[in-house]
Amino acid sequence: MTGKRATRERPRNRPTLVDLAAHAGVSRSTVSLVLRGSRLPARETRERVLSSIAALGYIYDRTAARLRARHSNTIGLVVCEITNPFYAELTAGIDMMLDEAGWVPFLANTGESPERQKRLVQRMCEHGIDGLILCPAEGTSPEFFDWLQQHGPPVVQALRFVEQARSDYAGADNRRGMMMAAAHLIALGHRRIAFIGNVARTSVSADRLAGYLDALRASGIGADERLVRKGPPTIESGAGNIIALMQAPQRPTAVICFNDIVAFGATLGLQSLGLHVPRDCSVAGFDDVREASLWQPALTTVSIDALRIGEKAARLLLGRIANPDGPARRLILPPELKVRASSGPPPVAS
Amino acid sequence: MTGKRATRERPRNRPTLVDLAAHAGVSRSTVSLVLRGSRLPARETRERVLSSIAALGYIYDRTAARLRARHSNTIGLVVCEITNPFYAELTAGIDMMLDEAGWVPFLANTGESPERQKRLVQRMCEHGIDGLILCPAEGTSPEFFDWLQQHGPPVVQALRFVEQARSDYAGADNRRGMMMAAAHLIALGHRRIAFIGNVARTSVSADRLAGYLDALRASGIGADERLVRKGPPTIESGAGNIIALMQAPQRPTAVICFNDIVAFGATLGLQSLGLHVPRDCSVAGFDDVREASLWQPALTTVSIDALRIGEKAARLLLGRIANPDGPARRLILPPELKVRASSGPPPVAS
DNA sequence: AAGGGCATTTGTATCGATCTAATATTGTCA
DNA sequence: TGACAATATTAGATCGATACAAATGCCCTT
Repeated sequence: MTGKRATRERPRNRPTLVDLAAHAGVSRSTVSLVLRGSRLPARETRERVLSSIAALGYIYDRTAARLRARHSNTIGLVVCEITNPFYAELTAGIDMMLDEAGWVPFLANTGESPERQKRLVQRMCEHGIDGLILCPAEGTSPEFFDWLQQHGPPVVQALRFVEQARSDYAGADNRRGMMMAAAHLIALGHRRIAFIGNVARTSVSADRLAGYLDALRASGIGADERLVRKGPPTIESGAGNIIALMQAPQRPTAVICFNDIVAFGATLGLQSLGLHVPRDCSVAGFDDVREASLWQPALTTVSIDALRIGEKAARLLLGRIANPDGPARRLILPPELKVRASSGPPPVAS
Repeated sequence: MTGKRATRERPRNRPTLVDLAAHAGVSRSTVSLVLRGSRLPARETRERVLSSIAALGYIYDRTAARLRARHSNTIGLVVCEITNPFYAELTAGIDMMLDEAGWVPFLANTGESPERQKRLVQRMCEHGIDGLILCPAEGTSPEFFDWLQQHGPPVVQALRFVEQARSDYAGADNRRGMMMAAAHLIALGHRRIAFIGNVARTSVSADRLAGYLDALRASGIGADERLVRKGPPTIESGAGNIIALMQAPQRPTAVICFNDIVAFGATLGLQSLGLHVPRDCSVAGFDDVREASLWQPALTTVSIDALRIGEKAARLLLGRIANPDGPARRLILPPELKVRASSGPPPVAS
């Protein structure tokens, strides 16, 4: 009695193209065309299918579509540290842009581990991403990009880049930003300007140091390597390094820090020595994190619009996916100097 | 001359199960078993297939697998505001846990828009997610959860929850945390303790206010509604509200703020009135953001371990996917009070 | 009446994996 | 030797969509 295999029964309740076609009285092919927004089907047919979609509560299965169509409207987003507000902003910008275009990102956080990065990217490739936005982890080798070029989808690097890798890139002009900060201090009259940099071997670290040196060179002051120090991008590094600098004979009248966090540390370090900012020593940071303007004294810093960089990176990637060939593009957004209370003229005694 | 269709040519270079099977001299089925880590195939066969995988540079196609297997090892992660470091931490925790388990999250940011949230979740469903972690946007209706229950995968709410929604939940004990902060101030001798809350109608806002009221009630002080104010969670709100409070007749000797940002504002507001923290008025916040301990004075606050909550939420979801039935679970992690310099005994004149 | 052009619609093969049930192989024991 | 169980392997259908080429109408010429 159960043998009458009339309309084959499906246990799953989610309707498919076939159900839709039956309900609307057309073929699967026609339904598919409507789903994809083709203008081929007649207006009346389209409307009939559309109403069937609503009636059945149909949900499009993009995974099935992907298998045949060979693209997924999916990209990978691999960042080095999502808890850094800077990369969170980038992520928000990317997400916003992708949403508009109807795409969805897979997310992964590498925590600066190239091994983890490799594994995560590989996994995303298994999921059939059409493109990849990458903030390369510290120590990412150019060979990784060779592998990607061979086995992976198009890539856009964002905010950071690996020097020898041929790929699109969207980021900030760190070099120019740091140059602007240094030029500002020089214009105020400073001549002994220290730099507390980052130990990490990333493009960002190198560019920021280069910008500082550029400005000194351009103004004819020249660099004094005793005024250049490095450390991790932490409060402690900022405090420790400024204390060491102030206790050395070549005492600076101003200090530029790798980023705002280090600058916060430098401020605290100066205060712990009983020194006043900016009367005894000016301080400048980089990034313009939310707290920079609230700091006491409000921090002079360089602002990067990570949200916009995210949007640009996403746009760059979608363009590249649509048109995989063509030369690599580099999109470098200008930074903005925010002059606040932490910078002023050098002490007169100097 | 081109007609000799011997071995059908495939333009794509990515090898498939068929290539693997041919290379290893076994059937597709066997290869599939090996790929899925089944213990059915003989040791020797498994090793042969494994070496073919390496030899051909095979990349598993999970989208194809998903079509037949009806699960994707993919979940959706929908947060209300990724640029809030709090949710960024949560995201990092989730990502960490999922990575260990071999899963990948889709990410989307709703920016507190229920409409956007609906669209994004729907899109993720189209991509075949097996589960969803949601920090519901402000104003999410319980009906949305009904829709999900009907058409979507299992859901876990994180950090926030919609009251009437039946779903798993992982979050912090906001009520208890705020109670601890208030109890701390009461123990210091304060009797007129103000509260600057959040206007948003979220579970978090309600719970934090409730905790404050609990503590007052428990100590027999009772609430004075003139000391309770609300505003958006911004610096400006903190500053504006504390200034209004201090200029009213019922001047408080301490203030508890919805979160650290508001507390920063309150501190600045007090300072702008020429008042000293904590001598003239103690200040407490909530969240223990990174800057709280650096603030001048260092902020007394309640610490929430969002990273761990993220891990718990992910674990909860994976458990639920493996076993969809069973009662809804609520996982509520205890907060920790961080006593710092911004709280002290009330002014003696009081 | 036949043919050409255009707008619509559809049948069938296919994407790359998993699932099911059946078959091949081997070892053990009566 | 043959039956039986345990182990190892496989063929063929299938998941839900898209691609492609072919078919169908219909109107307008000639």
